[in-house]
Amino acid sequence: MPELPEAETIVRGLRRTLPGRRIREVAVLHADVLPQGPDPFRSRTKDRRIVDVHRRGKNIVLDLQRDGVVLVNLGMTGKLLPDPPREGPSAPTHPALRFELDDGGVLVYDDVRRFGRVEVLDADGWRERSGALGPEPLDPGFEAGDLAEGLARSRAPVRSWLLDQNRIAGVGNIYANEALFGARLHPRRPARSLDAAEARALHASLRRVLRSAIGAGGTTFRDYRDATGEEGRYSSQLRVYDREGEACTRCGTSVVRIVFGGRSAFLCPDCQRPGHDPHEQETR
DNA sequence: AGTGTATCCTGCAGGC
DNA sequence: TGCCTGCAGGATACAC
Repeated sequence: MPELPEAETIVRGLRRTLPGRRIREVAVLHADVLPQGPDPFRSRTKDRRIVDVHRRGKNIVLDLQRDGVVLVNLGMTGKLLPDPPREGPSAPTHPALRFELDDGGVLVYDDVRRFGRVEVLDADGWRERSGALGPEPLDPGFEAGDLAEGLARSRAPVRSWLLDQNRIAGVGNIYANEALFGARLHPRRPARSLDAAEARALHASLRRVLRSAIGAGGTTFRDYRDATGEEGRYSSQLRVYDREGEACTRCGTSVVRIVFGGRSAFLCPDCQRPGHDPHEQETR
């Protein structure tokens, strides 16, 4: 899916057009993206005004007037398209929801695979949901020590730890791999085996990667587009993700792909040594 | 607590 | 050209 930088890029686009507009009606084309079911979702969003748009982790949050939010998790292939063209490359291909707005415009939720989810929550429900998520990695209050503390509580591989939204919010497979490369850490290192210096390096690397990806408008890997249909320009800056067999940009060694936790991890076997933990396998 | 596996669904690339 | 397999930015449920 869109990870944090893609969600942030989309939010910035939506914030220019959505606030102030009112949802007149919702056309449900694919109910599988609505865990609450079409009727409750329609009735709870009907005639509500969108007052702001923000982000929490990978989620896009549409604030509704007088409390409550529409929470959008884009899954792998979800897109939020405000006033999309009817034809052409940025026209919706797999619309699942059409929010008809009071000014005659429309907000389309489009999702090829329909792994995404759209929900409406009241203020308490949203507080609870948001509270279950881990800290925002780019929050100024999120310091290296906080990361170290979190890592210390888990034996899980550090890449798995980074992907867990309840431990840290917004990191997906691309940026987890990129951040670990930047910090020269093997993805399979047990989270709690990182010492203070390594946790500091990961903290800095993660924030650097996320910030520059936001600056580049995100990463287009297959089909991500921002709210205006633009591709992300971070793709060309990826150092390891999806670069199996290509030369490490730092040392020239071939980038390797390993699989654990059901997902591919990419690393430079020379720059990212497994480390000294005696319990760790020598997996490359 | 952590891991492997399956599941939701569609599209695309690569091998033959 | 076509068929088949594997893989994909995610999240969750299950058994071990």
